[in-house]
Formats: sequence, structure tokens, C-alpha cells
Amino acid sequence: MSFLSDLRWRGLIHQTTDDAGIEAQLQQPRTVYAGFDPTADSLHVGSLMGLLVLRRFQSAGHKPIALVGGATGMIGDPSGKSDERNLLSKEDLDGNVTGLAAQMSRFLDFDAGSHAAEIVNNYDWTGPWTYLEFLRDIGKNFPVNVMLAKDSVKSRLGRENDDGKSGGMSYTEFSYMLLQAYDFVHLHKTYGCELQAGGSDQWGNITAGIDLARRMAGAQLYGLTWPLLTKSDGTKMGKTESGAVWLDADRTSPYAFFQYWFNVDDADVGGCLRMLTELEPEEIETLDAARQDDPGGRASQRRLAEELTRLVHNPAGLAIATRATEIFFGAEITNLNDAQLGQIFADVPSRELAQSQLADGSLTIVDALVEAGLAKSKGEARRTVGQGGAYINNRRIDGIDTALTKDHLASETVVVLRSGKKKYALLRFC
RNA sequence: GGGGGGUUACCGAAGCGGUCAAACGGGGCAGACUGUAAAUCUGCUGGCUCUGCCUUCGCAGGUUCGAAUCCUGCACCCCCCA
Repeated sequence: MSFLSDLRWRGLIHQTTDDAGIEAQLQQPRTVYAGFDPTADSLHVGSLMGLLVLRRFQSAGHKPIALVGGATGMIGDPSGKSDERNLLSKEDLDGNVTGLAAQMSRFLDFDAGSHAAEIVNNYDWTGPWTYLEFLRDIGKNFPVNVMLAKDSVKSRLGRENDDGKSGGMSYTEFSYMLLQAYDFVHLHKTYGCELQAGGSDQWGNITAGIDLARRMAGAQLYGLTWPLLTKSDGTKMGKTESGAVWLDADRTSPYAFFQYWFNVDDADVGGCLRMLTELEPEEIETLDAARQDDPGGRASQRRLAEELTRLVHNPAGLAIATRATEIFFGAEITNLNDAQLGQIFADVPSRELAQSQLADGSLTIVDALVEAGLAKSKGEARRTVGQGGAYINNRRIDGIDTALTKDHLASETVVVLRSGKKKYALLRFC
């Protein structure tokens, strides 16, 4: 199976500018680029797809360039957005660019000789321009009627002010595509990059770059897009009630990240395995079959979660996530130290109490539940215990008068309380 | 301006002098079941120093041995007639 047909099999090809041309291109090592918006200081699941596509290109012997949009981020890409975007400050952007670059380095190989990855920031070549130079050299090549025909522009101009917000778009956002178009030309000139990849919402920007290269340099460049990662119910992948799923362990813990993938619907998990993992087609098809025969086993979800957690958080992060999963779903908590517990229960609220309370037996399970915030009142705590819903270190506590002692410590200073199936809190005794 | 109805715990809604911390439904919590799904079933659902005590039925006052329930005033909401 050729590289391109593998991408196609995985469902990663939404559109290309020239199927045959790209197929021919990729017979030899080439340079490919994809852009990333520095709207936050961490990447999230939405941008994972792009990184993984670049990674596939690199594995196939091509040179990947990850472009961080330090300049375009100042303008705001109107593609796929229904409203004008708020502008970020230069300082925020700089911070975000640095953060993203650090994360990206985990996915790409910068030591691969002729096909070593590069991270570039388009502010480096866009920043020095003057407005007049830009208009004369770049703007001159863009017919307004073509710009107006782009979906990203059309959809915004056609908007009515029915939601009370101002419709249309600013001149600033309208100019966005010129900057991204020039990025492609610049990377072609500097790195010989002839292929740009992006999400399907980037089609208009990619073709703008191809047009510009033809006009400015007489060069034939190529583009391909991958589909946006959506769930079978039409909503975006990578969003939870509490917001985006981030790749930064401080924003989304390895456990939470693992759980997100472990809970993907049966209907979506096949696509995720194809698009987001580097498993061989045979293994993915085996998992498809297993899902048919034994959906309850959820082998697909487990494999997906393992693969992605290992990739994003390294084997150590996966180990924490797996251990946390065992514990959060009932395994008794013993033989751990404070540091391990801290990692496993990174997302769990904690409360500090005096160690003397363990010594004199003054803290009952009822008091502890209230102190930890797992019960609003002692009455509620009593009910929880009475109904068999109270646990210390995942061991059910029956006696309503049970007092906490040093024997209940799961580690040097921590007692793990739980109410019901999955509400946890830590008490630290120091 | 005249007449009528209403205001109950997280929400909706019964209760119309003692047996009311207040029926019932929803929600929530806990348990069972289960694929860490959905559905279902069971229990609980004001607080506390808990065989008792305290606070709650729009607000303030009154009648009564005793009031969410009766009376007076106030506030807000709804309907009908002008």
C-alpha cells in the first residue's frame, strides 16, 4: 500500500488539489507543511490530527514543517468561524508560540538528517514587512472577486444580524488569507516545500497559496486536506463539558486524557483508530471485528487510549493513567507514596488537616466526608455511609462511628475518601 | 378604580387548626444491574450535640394549649370587570 493510499484508507484525505500530481510527487522525499494557530499556549486534540499527519509524512521519509502562526495569529483566521475574533496581544502570542513549539517537538524527529522536522514561525518573515510593500508585492496578486468567492468569506458576508452581533467581517480578517498564502510561497522558496496539508476548513487558504505561487513564481504547488474530526452525533471531537481536551498534562491530566479516548462511542472509535493511531490496518481490522463480537470488551477504546496517551504523555504518563484508571474504578489503594497519589489524583480536590486528629480518633468517617467536601452536611454524610456509599482508600466503610486513624493512611500523609462510584477527595494530614 | 385567585422545601405541586419536616412528581444523592454506555429497579433526600432538640411553608404582627393551615397589615404575581 502506498503512503497516499494508506492515508486514504485511514480516512485522512478529504480533498486534494491534484490526486495524480500528489501521488507522483510523493514518489520521492518531499517537504510538506501544516500550520497551527497559537490561540492558546497548549495544543489540544483538534490540532493533534495535524501533528499526526506530519508525523506520518516524516515516517514515510518526507520532511515535515510545522508552522506556528505568530503573524497570522495576530489577525485571526476567519475560516470556520462565525464571528469576528478577538485579537491576542503580541506578548500572549509569543508565549503561545513558545509553548506550542515545545509540545510539537514530542511528535516530530528533528534529528532525521535530510528529512528532519522544522518548526517555523511566520512572524519571522511577515513581521518586517511594511504595509506598502505588502500591498504592492502580495496584495496586487489577489483578485478581490476570487477572494470573495472563498467559503470562509462568503459564509460570513451572507450572514444576517439575526443574533444581534454584527455580521460580515473586518478588513483585517479578510486579509488573513493573503498572509497564509504567502507563507506557502515563502516555504516553497526557502525549503522547497511543495505540499501544504490542513484541515478541511483550510482549503480556501491552501488554494490561495497555490494561486499566489503560480503568479509570483510560476511554481506548481499542491494541497491536501483531512476531514475535521467529528463524532457521529455531529459534534466536535475533543470537547468535554469542561472544555477542550489539551495535550498539556497540567491542563488535562494523563488520566483525563486516557479516559476521554476510553469513552469514545463505538460508532466513532474505528475512525479514531484509523486517523489518530499508527496501528497497522490489519490490527485495526482485528479490533473492528472484536468490537462486533464483544462490544462490552471495548478493546478498541482501550487500544486507542493507550496509543494516544503513550504518544502524548510518554510511557510514564500512560503508566500513571492506567494505574489511575484501576484505582478510580475500584482497586484498593495501598502501597503508594504521596508523590504517586498526587499524580494519580491530580484532578481531585484535597484538604489539609492536622495530623493529631488521626492520633486521638476525633475524626469520624462522617466528619471526614464533610471536611473533604464530599457531603454538604453531616446528615448527608450519615446517609451516604448508611447506604454503603462511603469508602476509605476504596474500601467500603460500614460503621457510621468509624474513626480515622493512622492505619487508614494510603501513603505517608494521605487518606483517599470516596463517596459513591467516582467522587473522590484527598485528606492530607500534616 | 372594582371583583376574584395565588405566594409551600432545589423545581413543579398537594396540604386548609393538632397524627406536618410537610403527600406526589421531577431533579439530586446512594445501592443493585451494566460495557466506566443507555435503560431499569431499590432506598434516601432541612439541620444538629439525633429515641430528643432546633429552623423551615412570601414578610410582619395577632388569635389559640397548639397554626403551613384562622385573623390583620404589608410586598409581589395572575385573572376578570372598568
